[in-house]
Amino acid sequence: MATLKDVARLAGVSVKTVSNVVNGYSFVKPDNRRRVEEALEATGYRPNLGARNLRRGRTGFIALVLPELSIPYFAELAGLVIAAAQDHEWNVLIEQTFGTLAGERSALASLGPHLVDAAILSPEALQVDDFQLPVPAVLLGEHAVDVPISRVGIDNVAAAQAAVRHLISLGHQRIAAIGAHPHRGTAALRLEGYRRALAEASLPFVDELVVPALNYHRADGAAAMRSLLDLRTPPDAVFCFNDLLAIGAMRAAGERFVRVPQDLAVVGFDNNEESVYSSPSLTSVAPDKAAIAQAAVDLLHRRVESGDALENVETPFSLQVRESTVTR
Amino acid sequence: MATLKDVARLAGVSVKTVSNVVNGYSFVKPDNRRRVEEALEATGYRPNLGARNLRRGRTGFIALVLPELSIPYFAELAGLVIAAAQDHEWNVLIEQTFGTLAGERSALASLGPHLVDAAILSPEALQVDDFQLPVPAVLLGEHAVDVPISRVGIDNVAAAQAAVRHLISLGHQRIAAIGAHPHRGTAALRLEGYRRALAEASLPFVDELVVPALNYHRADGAAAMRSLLDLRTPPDAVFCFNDLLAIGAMRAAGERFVRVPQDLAVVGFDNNEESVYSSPSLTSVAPDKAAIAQAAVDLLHRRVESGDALENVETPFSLQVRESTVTR
DNA sequence: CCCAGTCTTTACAACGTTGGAACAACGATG
DNA sequence: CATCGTTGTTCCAACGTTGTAAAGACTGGG
Repeated sequence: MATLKDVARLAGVSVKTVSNVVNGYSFVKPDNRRRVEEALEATGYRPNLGARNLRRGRTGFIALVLPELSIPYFAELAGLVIAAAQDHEWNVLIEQTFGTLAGERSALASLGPHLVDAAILSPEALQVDDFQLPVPAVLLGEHAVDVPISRVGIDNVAAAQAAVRHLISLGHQRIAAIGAHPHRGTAALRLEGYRRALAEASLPFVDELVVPALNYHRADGAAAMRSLLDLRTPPDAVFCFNDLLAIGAMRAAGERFVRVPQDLAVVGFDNNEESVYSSPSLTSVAPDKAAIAQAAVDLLHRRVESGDALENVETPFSLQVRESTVTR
Repeated sequence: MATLKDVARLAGVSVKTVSNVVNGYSFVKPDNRRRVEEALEATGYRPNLGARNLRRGRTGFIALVLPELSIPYFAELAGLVIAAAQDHEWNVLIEQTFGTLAGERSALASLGPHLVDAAILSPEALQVDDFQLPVPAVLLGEHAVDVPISRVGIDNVAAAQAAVRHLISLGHQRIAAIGAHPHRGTAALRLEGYRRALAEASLPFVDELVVPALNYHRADGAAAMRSLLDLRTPPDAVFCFNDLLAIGAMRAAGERFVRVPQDLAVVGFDNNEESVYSSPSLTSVAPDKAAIAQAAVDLLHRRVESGDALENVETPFSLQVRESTVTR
């Protein structure tokens, strides 16, 4: 593999002149520039990023710490983050935590400043005192109030409220919620949105209609839905804290011959591609994932480059109404 | 951030002795070893991987080049590759090609030997002459015969044949195939399996029942299904070359009030988690993704470490029978 | 023809690490 | 007591790059 030295020898100039050409430094004689460019071409020179970054004190990587790639929301987000990172010549390193505290701690521990320039975190279990990070970081989604870290995400309270308002506007009175979680910040916010929507419509908040989910997988949604259908008076609508829970819930409803949306309206959250093609298709809160990815990466870039202050970016969302709440 | 020099000064030994302790070199006096370890502890030393790799000529990364993370199969696979790579202290760099030749070429071009030690490729459009790779690589899925690269994957012909045999065993006679593709190796192999299964049952191969798909997304499956349903004599079963196509096909069938599996049996390929919870759930060929990821990473590790020869690893698959072919 | 100023190139050092040679200490051997 | 081998440690150089400072080349004005 060719190095600057090889190119310099071939072009008959010093190593530094080649470096100057490679880095677009302006004061290089046209004649030399041409010779260097020819030599670059001839040798097929590619800079050694390790060496460059060692010298520059940068690594050229950012970490993306998320629960699991097999969760569509995170897979889609990861794809967008990778695309956004390319604009800043960053490569993305993905770490999976599987939603456990141990997993998140170990991912954070492996985040030496030598490995990455910055990190994007989607924590689910982390405590405040875990946030002693060696690099600039941005939190996705969760609004951890006391932590001095930037954050990007939607207004979860407003989004959940919009979802439940939609159900209420369709005439539903007994609306369940699936996905309550003791330690998850987003879960608390979405529950709060649910609560507010009920309150403003003067509907009662019924404990038995709020079902917790330890994980947010399809199986958890199905299990939660079964327990709701076992109630003396089952709900006529359900708001799920993510699309996977909703897909599971619709599956469980189908198994009991409960029709969606006639007997049960279902709203999800995340607007996975999967939800557009499910039968019935799923009404869902749609965060602008591309905006989230872009904002997170840009914010980190500003922070690394110019030491900008902490920020809290709110990205837009919309409600995609589909067959799971409205018949065609 | 502490360096070896800092630790050495604190412990009162040379830099190299500290390096020896860090790297588990055996001949260090117990006394010194203890002092060094204390100093390591006190400074919280973490090796600078960039510098170490510069010196060692390794990078500590492998690339995973795939079409798109938003495709569940690749998302799941990526998660498994990341997990498998951890065993060999490798970090995984994901590059998305979006299935285009340009995307694949640019991903490969960015794969300098300085960036990664090895690469795992899932190409869809690459030609033989593109495979001038600067690092050891392994191909997933596609069996490109003339290319001197290792390969890991299932027997696509046998797997497709098993899927279609299943449909035939249920009494279906007019079986369509969705996903033919002019340049995709796997597509050709799956089509061959389809052809063989028909032949061994003495069923005719009908051109109009083989529908191409340029991409393998849900929308493509839906479009293909619609064209099949428009035929004078629509099929009574369809074999889709991946689960997304199948999901799209089932959606399109539902929109025309064609019942699955009563009017139309559907088989997919990949066994995405999504397919377990769809309504109806989808019968699918299930490659052992964990085995694929593990085999690919292990193979690369052997090759990088000991320069092992090229290999062709065949991983197992099974057919998961669900509601889209058999009523409960 | 010299000097100041501008443009262009170069030598050197450094980033943090590790392989290898060299060196030091020490007990054992002849 | 000289020699040797073993064990433990240090010094030096190098990986490929870039910032700095200094040197060199050229221009135009006096």
